[in-house]
Amino acid sequence: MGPDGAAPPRGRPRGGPRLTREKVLEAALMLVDRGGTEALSMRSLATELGVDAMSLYNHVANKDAVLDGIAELFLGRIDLPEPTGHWQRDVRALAAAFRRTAAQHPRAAPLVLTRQLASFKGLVGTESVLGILHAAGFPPEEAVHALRTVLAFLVGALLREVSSGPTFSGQNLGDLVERREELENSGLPHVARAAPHLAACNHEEEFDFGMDLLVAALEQRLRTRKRLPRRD
Amino acid sequence: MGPDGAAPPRGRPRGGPRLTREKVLEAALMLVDRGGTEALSMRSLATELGVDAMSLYNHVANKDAVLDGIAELFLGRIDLPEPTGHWQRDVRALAAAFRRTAAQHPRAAPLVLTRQLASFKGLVGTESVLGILHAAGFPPEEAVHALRTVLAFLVGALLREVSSGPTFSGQNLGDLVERREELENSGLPHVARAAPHLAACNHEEEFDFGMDLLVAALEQRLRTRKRLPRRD
DNA sequence: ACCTGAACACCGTTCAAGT
DNA sequence: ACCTGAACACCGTTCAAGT
Repeated sequence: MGPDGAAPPRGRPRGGPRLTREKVLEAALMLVDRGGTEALSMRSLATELGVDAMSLYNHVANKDAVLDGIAELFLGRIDLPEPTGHWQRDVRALAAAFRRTAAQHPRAAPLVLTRQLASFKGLVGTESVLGILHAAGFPPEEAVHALRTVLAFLVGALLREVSSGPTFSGQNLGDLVERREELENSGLPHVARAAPHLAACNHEEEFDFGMDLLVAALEQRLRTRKRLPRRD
Repeated sequence: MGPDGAAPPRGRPRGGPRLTREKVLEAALMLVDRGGTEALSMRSLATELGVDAMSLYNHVANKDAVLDGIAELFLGRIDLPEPTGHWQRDVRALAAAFRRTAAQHPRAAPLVLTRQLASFKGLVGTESVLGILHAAGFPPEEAVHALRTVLAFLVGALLREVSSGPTFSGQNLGDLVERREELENSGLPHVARAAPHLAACNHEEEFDFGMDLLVAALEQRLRTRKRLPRRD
């Protein structure tokens, strides 16, 4: 789909550095990686590419298309691990791969986590998960439910990881512990008691906890499903 | 905390309609509810309130503070259900309450789901969950892990629900089913087979599936935890 | 076919001035 | 103490013009 035929430059056959949709998006991702979404404007992007702002519109429809393109680039950067046949491990490995890319592009990650893309790129990850769950014994409908549940967790977890970014990591939480007695007096006894655990947040540990929980639940579901048809 | 003393108007004692932080934020939420985040600007907000744009800065620090304020308002609108003592039901009820508010303010919801707030408002929900999990038998540390896992799922699930809003609900997914043979040929056989289930998305059903999964997993964890200390 | 520059209709925010 | 208007330094995008 789409006008992606991208004929090679015809004028100068040798070393044409010409502007390209690809180049525009790569530069855009770099700008976001460097300075966050707010550092990306059509004008800053043009400057980065040494070109007039309006030239960009020959390769992308508008700024929104640039943001979609960054998300697509992000998805392409995820290298999907080869399934091993052990579905629990495979699901976890896939989630970990997504997470790794988010760690490499923390400021671009919200673009992928927040917008819904019509891209085919997103489907290859979907394909992989569905394949794994199918091999595990989940029928298609339940596999889709499981996929969506894991994806929802992934989105929420990664969004938390990347947006507590380098700016103020757990700063307000740090205050929390110190105000402990204040919390107890304001009717928040459980928050007060859990304050040390609320103040600390080891992202990897939290991520693993959640994935453990989900995988365990899926496993349990699979067991009861296998038992039923046999009609013991 | 904060300069919220808010002395009553002194000039005209009677019926002063004066601008207020509260009024500014209410108007801001209304604008977002009506036209989405992009309809909110300091200037449109001022116009809505029949005032010069600069007057707003007497009540809020800047636009970012307005967005935080909207999120706070949102949190305040959630009416937390009274715990019944049945923790599975209580956790679910709490999540459902959050979800209900998101349904009432679909365009404002991303503000709450996306930014991390330093507000005390967020803590009362936390308190509630921790209380429920404590009563269920979870020690504080594990309760915090569980809270974060459920919250991550909640964020991801609601983000999907609200951003596939009235604009193009499942439109690209609709195409999916029709391209079935195309999908099979492009190496996406599992996507092809699950296409009808991928194309449809009953948000409530998906939400319940995920919550069921999480609650079941927590229950299982609680059981093994209870068995262990007894050292059978 | 691709790039350019001026121009339009917006932004958030500062600052000096009003009352 | 609160509100105002002009002004600054930005935006995304259209359009007519260049080559």
